[in-house]
Amino acid sequence: MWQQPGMNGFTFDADSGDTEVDIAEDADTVGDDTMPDNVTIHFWLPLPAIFDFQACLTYMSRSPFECLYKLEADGINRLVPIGGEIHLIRLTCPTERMMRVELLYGEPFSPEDQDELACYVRDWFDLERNLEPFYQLASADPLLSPLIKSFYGLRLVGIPDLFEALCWAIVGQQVNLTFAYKLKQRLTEVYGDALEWEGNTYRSFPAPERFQEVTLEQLCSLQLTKNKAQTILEVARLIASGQLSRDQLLALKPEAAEHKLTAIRGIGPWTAHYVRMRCLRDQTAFLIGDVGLHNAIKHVAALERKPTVGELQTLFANWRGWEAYATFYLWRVLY
DNA sequence: CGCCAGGTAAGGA
DNA sequence: TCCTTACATGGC
Repeated sequence: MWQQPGMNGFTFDADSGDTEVDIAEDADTVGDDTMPDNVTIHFWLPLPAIFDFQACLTYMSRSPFECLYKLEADGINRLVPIGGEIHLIRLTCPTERMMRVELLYGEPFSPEDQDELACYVRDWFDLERNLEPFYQLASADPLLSPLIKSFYGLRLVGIPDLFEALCWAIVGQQVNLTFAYKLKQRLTEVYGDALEWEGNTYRSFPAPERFQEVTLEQLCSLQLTKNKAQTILEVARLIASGQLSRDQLLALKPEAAEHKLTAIRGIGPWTAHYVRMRCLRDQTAFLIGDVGLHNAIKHVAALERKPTVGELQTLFANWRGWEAYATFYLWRVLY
Protein backbone atom coordinates (compact mmCIF):
# COMPACT_ATOMS: atom_id res chain seq x y z
CA MET A 1 0.00 0.00 0.00
CA TRP A 2 2.72 2.45 0.91
CA GLN A 3 5.40 3.13 -1.55
CA GLN A 4 8.70 1.43 -1.30
CA PRO A 5 11.35 3.42 0.47
CA GLY A 6 13.25 5.42 -2.04
CA MET A 7 10.64 4.99 -4.71
CA ASN A 8 9.30 8.36 -3.91
CA GLY A 9 12.44 10.01 -5.04
CA PHE A 10 13.81 12.06 -2.24
CA THR A 11 17.09 13.44 -3.34
CA PHE A 12 19.86 12.97 -0.89
CA ASP A 13 22.55 15.50 -1.28
CA ALA A 14 25.68 14.19 0.31
CA ASP A 15 26.90 17.49 1.65
CA SER A 16 23.72 19.44 2.14
CA GLY A 17 22.70 18.04 5.48
CA ASP A 18 25.70 19.02 7.50
CA THR A 19 24.15 21.95 9.31
CA GLU A 20 21.21 19.85 10.34
CA VAL A 21 23.03 16.74 11.42
CA ASP A 22 24.70 17.90 14.59
CA ILE A 23 21.55 19.55 15.81
CA ALA A 24 19.39 16.61 14.97
CA GLU A 25 21.74 14.18 16.57
CA ASP A 26 21.78 15.71 19.97
CA ALA A 27 18.06 16.26 20.04
CA ASP A 28 16.53 14.47 23.00
CA THR A 29 15.33 11.55 21.01
CA VAL A 30 13.99 8.74 23.12
CA GLY A 31 14.32 5.47 21.39
CA ASP A 32 13.99 2.27 23.33
CA ASP A 33 11.60 -0.45 22.30
CA THR A 34 9.46 -0.31 25.39
CA MET A 35 8.55 3.28 24.77
CA PRO A 36 5.32 4.25 26.57
CA ASP A 37 2.51 5.77 24.52
CA ASN A 38 2.97 9.27 25.75
CA VAL A 39 6.61 9.60 24.84
CA THR A 40 7.19 12.05 22.06
CA ILE A 41 9.99 11.86 19.61
CA HIS A 42 11.20 14.89 17.83
CA PHE A 43 14.11 16.55 16.17
CA TRP A 44 14.89 20.03 14.95
CA LEU A 45 15.64 21.50 11.59
CA PRO A 46 17.44 24.81 11.20
CA LEU A 47 15.51 27.41 9.24
CA PRO A 48 16.98 29.57 6.51
CA ALA A 49 16.86 33.34 6.36
CA ILE A 50 13.67 34.76 4.89
CA PHE A 51 11.39 32.10 6.24
CA ASP A 52 8.08 32.68 7.96
CA PHE A 53 6.24 29.58 9.06
CA GLN A 54 3.05 31.52 9.67
CA ALA A 55 3.11 32.88 6.12
CA CYS A 56 3.31 29.32 4.84
CA LEU A 57 0.52 28.15 7.13
CA THR A 58 -1.71 31.00 6.01
CA TYR A 59 -1.26 29.92 2.43
CA MET A 60 -1.91 26.32 3.39
CA SER A 61 -5.13 27.17 5.18
CA ARG A 62 -6.72 28.65 2.10
CA SER A 63 -9.22 25.85 1.55
CA PRO A 64 -11.52 24.23 4.10
CA PHE A 65 -11.53 21.19 1.82
CA GLU A 66 -7.84 20.49 2.13
CA CYS A 67 -7.69 16.91 3.33
CA LEU A 68 -4.00 15.97 3.40
CA TYR A 69 -2.99 17.91 6.49
CA LYS A 70 -4.49 19.69 9.47
CA LEU A 71 -3.48 23.06 10.76
CA GLU A 72 -3.90 23.65 14.43
CA ALA A 73 -2.36 25.73 17.15
CA ASP A 74 0.44 27.18 15.05
CA GLY A 75 1.46 23.83 13.70
CA ILE A 76 0.67 21.40 11.02
CA ASN A 77 -0.02 17.66 11.25
CA ARG A 78 0.08 15.20 8.41
CA LEU A 79 0.73 11.61 7.48
CA VAL A 80 3.98 10.92 5.71
CA PRO A 81 5.28 7.67 4.29
CA ILE A 82 8.74 7.27 5.74
CA GLY A 83 10.75 4.11 5.34
CA GLY A 84 7.72 2.64 3.60
CA GLU A 85 5.57 3.08 6.69
CA ILE A 86 2.91 5.44 7.84
CA HIS A 87 3.89 8.17 10.30
CA LEU A 88 1.88 11.01 11.68
CA ILE A 89 4.08 14.01 12.17
CA ARG A 90 3.65 17.49 13.50
CA LEU A 91 5.62 20.58 12.52
CA THR A 92 5.92 23.70 14.62
CA CYS A 93 8.30 26.61 14.82
CA PRO A 94 8.54 27.55 18.48
CA THR A 95 11.56 29.72 17.72
CA GLU A 96 12.48 31.84 14.75
CA ARG A 97 15.39 29.74 13.72
CA MET A 98 14.30 26.18 14.22
CA MET A 99 11.51 23.93 13.06
CA ARG A 100 10.41 21.17 15.36
CA VAL A 101 9.52 17.88 13.69
CA GLU A 102 7.59 15.66 16.04
CA LEU A 103 6.39 12.10 15.67
CA LEU A 104 2.81 11.85 16.88
CA TYR A 105 2.09 8.32 15.77
CA GLY A 106 4.07 5.50 14.25
CA GLU A 107 7.24 3.57 14.79
CA PRO A 108 10.07 5.61 16.26
CA PHE A 109 12.48 6.76 13.62
CA SER A 110 15.64 4.99 12.77
CA PRO A 111 18.47 7.38 11.91
CA GLU A 112 17.78 6.68 8.24
CA ASP A 113 14.10 7.41 8.68
CA GLN A 114 14.97 10.65 10.37
CA ASP A 115 17.17 11.65 7.46
CA GLU A 116 14.43 10.77 5.04
CA LEU A 117 11.88 12.75 7.00
CA ALA A 118 14.23 15.71 7.29
CA CYS A 119 14.64 15.65 3.52
CA TYR A 120 10.91 15.44 3.11
CA VAL A 121 10.27 18.47 5.28
CA ARG A 122 13.07 20.51 3.72
CA ASP A 123 11.66 19.68 0.34
CA TRP A 124 8.08 20.36 1.36
CA PHE A 125 8.89 23.87 2.59
CA ASP A 126 11.74 24.53 0.18
CA LEU A 127 14.08 25.17 3.09
CA GLU A 128 17.25 24.76 1.07
CA ARG A 129 16.46 27.63 -1.26
CA ASN A 130 18.37 30.83 -0.82
CA LEU A 131 15.68 33.45 -1.29
CA GLU A 132 18.03 36.44 -1.07
CA PRO A 133 18.39 36.85 -4.84
CA PHE A 134 14.64 36.68 -5.35
CA TYR A 135 13.99 39.21 -2.62
CA GLN A 136 16.65 41.49 -3.99
CA LEU A 137 15.13 41.32 -7.44
CA ALA A 138 11.61 41.71 -6.09
CA SER A 139 12.40 44.65 -3.85
CA ALA A 140 13.29 46.67 -6.94
CA ASP A 141 10.24 45.55 -8.87
CA PRO A 142 7.04 47.60 -8.80
CA LEU A 143 4.74 44.57 -8.97
CA LEU A 144 6.62 42.21 -6.70
CA SER A 145 7.87 44.55 -3.99
CA PRO A 146 4.47 44.86 -2.28
CA LEU A 147 4.14 41.09 -2.38
CA ILE A 148 7.37 40.31 -0.59
CA LYS A 149 6.28 42.70 2.12
CA SER A 150 2.78 41.24 2.48
CA PHE A 151 3.91 37.64 2.32
CA TYR A 152 7.39 37.96 3.75
CA GLY A 153 8.99 34.59 4.34
CA LEU A 154 6.51 32.60 2.27
CA ARG A 155 8.14 29.57 0.70
CA LEU A 156 6.95 27.77 -2.37
CA VAL A 157 5.19 24.92 -0.61
CA GLY A 158 5.88 21.78 -2.56
CA ILE A 159 4.14 18.54 -3.35
CA PRO A 160 6.99 16.06 -2.98
CA ASP A 161 5.05 13.05 -4.22
CA LEU A 162 4.96 12.96 -8.03
CA PHE A 163 1.67 11.10 -8.28
CA GLU A 164 -0.04 13.45 -5.87
CA ALA A 165 1.37 16.46 -7.69
CA LEU A 166 0.22 15.19 -11.06
CA CYS A 167 -3.24 14.31 -9.78
CA TRP A 168 -3.60 17.67 -8.09
CA ALA A 169 -2.65 19.44 -11.29
CA ILE A 170 -4.96 17.25 -13.37
CA VAL A 171 -8.00 17.74 -11.16
CA GLY A 172 -7.21 21.46 -11.13
CA GLN A 173 -7.35 21.83 -14.89
CA GLN A 174 -9.96 24.36 -15.94
CA VAL A 175 -12.06 24.18 -12.79
CA ASN A 176 -12.30 26.54 -9.86
CA LEU A 177 -10.15 25.71 -6.87
CA THR A 178 -13.06 24.86 -4.62
CA PHE A 179 -14.14 22.12 -6.94
CA ALA A 180 -10.55 20.96 -7.44
CA TYR A 181 -10.19 20.53 -3.69
CA LYS A 182 -13.40 18.55 -3.57
CA LEU A 183 -12.17 16.23 -6.28
CA LYS A 184 -8.89 15.69 -4.46
CA GLN A 185 -10.80 15.05 -1.27
CA ARG A 186 -12.94 12.40 -2.94
CA LEU A 187 -9.95 10.65 -4.46
CA THR A 188 -8.27 10.67 -1.06
CA GLU A 189 -11.27 9.52 0.92
CA VAL A 190 -12.15 6.72 -1.45
CA TYR A 191 -8.70 5.42 -2.32
CA GLY A 192 -6.28 6.75 0.29
CA ASP A 193 -5.34 5.40 3.69
CA ALA A 194 -6.69 6.86 6.89
CA LEU A 195 -5.54 7.05 10.47
CA GLU A 196 -7.61 8.06 13.46
CA TRP A 197 -5.67 10.01 16.02
CA GLU A 198 -7.04 11.99 18.95
CA GLY A 199 -10.44 12.36 17.39
CA ASN A 200 -9.22 13.42 13.97
CA THR A 201 -8.97 11.45 10.79
CA TYR A 202 -5.72 11.85 8.93
CA ARG A 203 -5.52 10.79 5.33
CA SER A 204 -2.81 10.19 2.82
CA PHE A 205 -3.09 10.52 -0.91
CA PRO A 206 -3.46 7.09 -2.52
CA ALA A 207 -0.44 5.44 -4.07
CA PRO A 208 -0.61 4.87 -7.83
CA GLU A 209 -0.71 1.10 -7.27
CA ARG A 210 -4.08 1.60 -5.65
CA PHE A 211 -5.59 2.47 -9.04
CA GLN A 212 -4.54 -0.72 -10.75
CA GLU A 213 -8.05 -2.17 -10.63
CA VAL A 214 -9.99 1.08 -10.67
CA THR A 215 -12.20 1.74 -13.67
CA LEU A 216 -12.96 4.88 -15.59
CA GLU A 217 -16.57 4.69 -14.47
CA GLN A 218 -15.57 4.57 -10.82
CA LEU A 219 -13.51 7.72 -11.15
CA CYS A 220 -16.19 9.46 -13.18
CA SER A 221 -18.65 8.77 -10.39
CA LEU A 222 -16.51 11.10 -8.28
CA GLN A 223 -17.32 13.78 -10.86
CA LEU A 224 -14.05 13.70 -12.65
CA THR A 225 -14.50 14.17 -16.37
CA LYS A 226 -13.72 11.24 -18.58
CA ASN A 227 -10.52 12.90 -19.77
CA LYS A 228 -9.27 13.57 -16.27
CA ALA A 229 -10.14 10.07 -15.13
CA GLN A 230 -8.32 8.63 -18.11
CA THR A 231 -5.27 10.76 -17.51
CA ILE A 232 -5.11 9.85 -13.83
CA LEU A 233 -5.36 6.16 -14.60
CA GLU A 234 -2.64 6.46 -17.21
CA VAL A 235 -0.35 8.38 -14.88
CA ALA A 236 -0.99 5.84 -12.13
CA ARG A 237 -0.10 3.04 -14.49
CA LEU A 238 3.09 4.71 -15.66
CA ILE A 239 4.30 5.44 -12.15
CA ALA A 240 3.29 2.08 -10.71
CA SER A 241 5.09 0.28 -13.51
CA GLY A 242 8.22 2.33 -13.02
CA GLN A 243 8.03 4.02 -16.41
CA LEU A 244 7.67 7.40 -14.75
CA SER A 245 9.22 8.62 -11.53
CA ARG A 246 10.29 11.76 -9.84
CA ASP A 247 13.93 10.72 -9.77
CA GLN A 248 13.82 10.06 -13.47
CA LEU A 249 12.32 13.47 -14.19
CA LEU A 250 14.79 15.18 -11.88
CA ALA A 251 17.64 13.60 -13.79
CA LEU A 252 16.43 15.26 -16.98
CA LYS A 253 16.74 18.85 -18.06
CA PRO A 254 13.56 20.77 -17.26
CA GLU A 255 12.49 20.88 -20.89
CA ALA A 256 13.06 17.17 -21.29
CA ALA A 257 11.08 16.45 -18.14
CA GLU A 258 8.32 18.67 -19.46
CA HIS A 259 8.34 16.88 -22.79
CA LYS A 260 8.15 13.51 -21.07
CA LEU A 261 5.09 14.71 -19.18
CA THR A 262 3.30 16.36 -22.07
CA ALA A 263 3.70 13.17 -24.09
CA ILE A 264 1.01 11.78 -21.83
CA ARG A 265 -2.46 12.43 -23.17
CA GLY A 266 -4.27 14.87 -20.91
CA ILE A 267 -1.10 16.56 -19.73
CA GLY A 268 -0.44 19.84 -21.47
CA PRO A 269 2.04 22.63 -20.85
CA TRP A 270 0.18 24.00 -17.84
CA THR A 271 0.18 20.69 -15.97
CA ALA A 272 3.78 19.97 -16.88
CA HIS A 273 4.95 23.35 -15.63
CA TYR A 274 2.82 22.98 -12.53
CA VAL A 275 4.60 19.74 -11.72
CA ARG A 276 7.97 21.28 -12.49
CA MET A 277 7.12 24.03 -10.05
CA ARG A 278 5.55 22.13 -7.15
CA CYS A 279 7.23 18.75 -7.37
CA LEU A 280 10.46 19.03 -9.34
CA ARG A 281 11.22 22.35 -7.70
CA ASP A 282 12.21 23.99 -10.92
CA GLN A 283 12.27 27.72 -10.27
CA THR A 284 12.07 28.50 -13.97
CA ALA A 285 8.69 26.81 -14.35
CA PHE A 286 6.38 29.35 -15.96
CA LEU A 287 2.63 28.78 -16.18
CA ILE A 288 2.11 31.36 -18.85
CA GLY A 289 -1.42 30.23 -19.64
CA ASP A 290 -2.60 30.12 -16.04
CA VAL A 291 -5.88 31.96 -15.49
CA GLY A 292 -5.05 32.63 -11.86
CA LEU A 293 -1.76 34.21 -12.83
CA HIS A 294 -3.54 36.38 -15.39
CA ASN A 295 -6.03 37.55 -12.81
CA ALA A 296 -3.31 38.19 -10.25
CA ILE A 297 -1.35 40.34 -12.67
CA LYS A 298 -4.47 42.15 -13.74
CA HIS A 299 -5.02 42.88 -10.07
CA VAL A 300 -1.55 43.99 -9.02
CA ALA A 301 -0.95 45.96 -12.22
CA ALA A 302 -4.43 47.50 -12.01
CA LEU A 303 -5.27 46.50 -15.56
CA GLU A 304 -8.75 46.74 -17.02
CA ARG A 305 -8.28 43.41 -18.73
CA LYS A 306 -6.17 40.35 -18.45
CA PRO A 307 -2.58 40.66 -19.66
CA THR A 308 -1.70 39.47 -23.14
CA VAL A 309 0.84 36.76 -23.80
CA GLY A 310 3.30 39.42 -24.92
CA GLU A 311 2.82 41.42 -21.73
CA LEU A 312 3.32 38.30 -19.66
CA GLN A 313 6.53 37.52 -21.45
CA THR A 314 7.80 41.04 -21.00
CA LEU A 315 6.99 41.03 -17.30
CA PHE A 316 8.47 37.64 -16.61
CA ALA A 317 11.63 38.53 -18.52
CA ASN A 318 12.42 40.69 -15.49
CA TRP A 319 12.00 37.76 -13.18
CA ARG A 320 14.02 35.24 -15.13
CA GLY A 321 15.19 32.38 -12.96
CA TRP A 322 12.46 33.06 -10.39
CA GLU A 323 9.35 32.53 -12.50
CA ALA A 324 7.94 29.94 -10.12
CA TYR A 325 8.38 32.08 -7.01
CA ALA A 326 7.01 35.15 -8.74
CA THR A 327 3.96 33.14 -9.76
CA PHE A 328 3.51 31.64 -6.32
CA TYR A 329 3.62 35.07 -4.67
CA LEU A 330 1.30 36.53 -7.30
CA TRP A 331 -1.24 33.78 -6.71
CA ARG A 332 -1.36 34.79 -3.07
CA VAL A 333 -3.07 38.08 -3.88
CA LEU A 334 -6.09 36.13 -5.07
CA TYR A 335 -6.83 34.44 -1.74
C1' DC B 1 -29.32 31.03 -17.01
C1' DG B 2 -24.68 32.76 -17.91
C1' DC B 3 -20.03 33.39 -17.09
C1' DC B 4 -16.01 31.72 -15.07
C1' DA B 5 -12.48 28.51 -13.48
C1' DG B 6 -4.70 27.77 -11.30
C1' DG B 7 -6.68 23.50 -19.48
C1' DT B 8 -6.23 20.09 -23.34
C1' DA B 9 -6.70 18.18 -27.86
C1' DA B 10 -7.72 18.57 -32.46
C1' DG B 11 -8.30 20.96 -36.64
C1' DG B 12 -7.23 24.67 -39.79
C1' DA B 13 -4.77 28.77 -41.75
C1' DT C 1 3.86 28.19 -35.67
C1' DC C 2 -0.24 30.40 -34.09
C1' DC C 3 -5.28 30.87 -33.73
C1' DT C 4 -10.10 28.68 -32.98
C1' DT C 5 -13.22 25.66 -31.23
C1' DA C 6 -15.32 21.75 -28.69
C1' DC C 7 -15.31 19.51 -24.45
C1' DA C 8 -16.65 18.86 -19.44
C1' DT C 9 -18.11 19.94 -14.85
C1' DG C 10 -19.18 22.56 -10.74
C1' DG C 11 -19.11 27.33 -8.27
C1' DC C 12 -21.42 31.49 -7.78
